[in-house]
Amino acid sequence: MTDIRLQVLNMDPSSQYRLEDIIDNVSTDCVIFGFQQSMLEILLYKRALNPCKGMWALPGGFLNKGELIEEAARRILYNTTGLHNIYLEEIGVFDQIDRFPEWRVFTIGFFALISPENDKLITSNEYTLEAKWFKLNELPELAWDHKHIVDIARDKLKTRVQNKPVGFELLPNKFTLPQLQTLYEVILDKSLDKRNFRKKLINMKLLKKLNEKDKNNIKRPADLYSFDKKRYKTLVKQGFLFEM
Amino acid sequence: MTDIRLQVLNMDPSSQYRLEDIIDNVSTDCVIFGFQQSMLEILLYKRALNPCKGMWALPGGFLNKGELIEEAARRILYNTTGLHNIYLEEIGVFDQIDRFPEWRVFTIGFFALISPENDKLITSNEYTLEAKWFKLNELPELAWDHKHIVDIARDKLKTRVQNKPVGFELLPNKFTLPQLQTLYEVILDKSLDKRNFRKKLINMKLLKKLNEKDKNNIKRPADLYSFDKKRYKTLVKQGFLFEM
DNA sequence: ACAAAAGTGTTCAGCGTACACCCATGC
DNA sequence: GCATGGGTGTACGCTGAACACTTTTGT
Repeated sequence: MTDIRLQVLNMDPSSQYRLEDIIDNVSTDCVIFGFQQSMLEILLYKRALNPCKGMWALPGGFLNKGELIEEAARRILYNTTGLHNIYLEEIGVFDQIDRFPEWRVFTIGFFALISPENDKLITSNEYTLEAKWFKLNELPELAWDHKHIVDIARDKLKTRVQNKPVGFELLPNKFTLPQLQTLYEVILDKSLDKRNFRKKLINMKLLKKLNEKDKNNIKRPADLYSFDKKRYKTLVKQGFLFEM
Repeated sequence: MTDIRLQVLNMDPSSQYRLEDIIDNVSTDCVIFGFQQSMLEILLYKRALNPCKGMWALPGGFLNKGELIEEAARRILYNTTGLHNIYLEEIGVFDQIDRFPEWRVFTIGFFALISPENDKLITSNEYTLEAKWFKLNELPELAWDHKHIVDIARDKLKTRVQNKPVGFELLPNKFTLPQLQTLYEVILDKSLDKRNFRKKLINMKLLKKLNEKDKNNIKRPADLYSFDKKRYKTLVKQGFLFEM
């Protein structure tokens, strides 16, 4: 059994898996969301090595021994994207018997939210050939059950943005209200009334209006805001519940 | 390594674990909630076998090979309580390195909701000495990280009853509005206004008023209601969101 | 008849929702 | 000066919250 596993993992000469270092039936996979050109997209990597060599897949991998699941997710995220301190949320365990055909592997799914400012992405490394952003309705065929994980992540993101201000993680530190509104419209998949949206957000007192305008826009420059994380934390301690 | 595991699992002569049948690093543990005498309680079992022989613990155990996690949770629930078709919800993975001291075991936590009508509980079997309901603030010392799992389950239950009508799972098929209100008050840990509570529930049109009264009560008999599951499903399809 | 818990309506404030026009800029 | 997207206020209806008395039963 162990032989089969080693053989599969090290099918390619450049593979460096050592069975004594990893927990070979527990992995993590991460759906990385980004918001580009008013579209919600996910970051996929084309696998350089077997299994599933050449297929698009979520960044993922086996746990190391002595490593917590979230630590593994962050390590893998760092190794693939080069980014630290990203917003990460567990979405559940995926345990279908044949999801990994060679042997039974449980994977813990996560979603990550990254802002356009985190643009120094690693586009390939020893494990990957290429990285690319894909619109959610234009996904390529994915390895294993990764399409299923993406679907669940998409749903969790939709419910999460409604009770926790995580949408800001997908925007630059300085953003405009029209940007924020478009983000919500895309994630919730419905259009929102401009005046009501602004009124609600401003009444929450979670946004700091900056004395700057967004010059990138072609037409009338929009006011820039930033999310007041400290204030959010104080409000939460006082029993405040974010709702959208 | 395998030897150590076998030794620990079969420390007692009556143990019947066979390493070739189980996945020895993945288990499930289940927090069983019940609502008795206006109190929220959980059902614990005193372990008959090592490890943690003699300690109170959640019903749990290792996955069998070829078994889904939820299947394992239901199998174990059936073996300990004798109950089928219980409401079950996954609450997450517990992965602390030393939560199971002998080797690394990941457990997937669940909570189960059972009604007072399901009273044919198994109070002991080959794995357990005794079963007992405990009020949440009077828990004994628990095995492993089970106290932590209970705390998380308690939190999830609190958030869940606010957006899904699962509270009814803790009541008999026929229940009174005062019972339902007390249930919510206990789970949410706050008192509710009687008139507003009744108005809200009745307006939701999810309750069928029966032509019966609760005769068990000492004073004025209360009207009995039942939860209309079919109607709930139709409403959900039409976009209805349960909220309390 | 009295104690105990069940049942019932109204008022008010705040929030979500619907809705239309002026403003700042680039071209 | 015109096209484009940014920014603003008001009126209405619904829902959550506060609040007190009557009814039904057992003893």
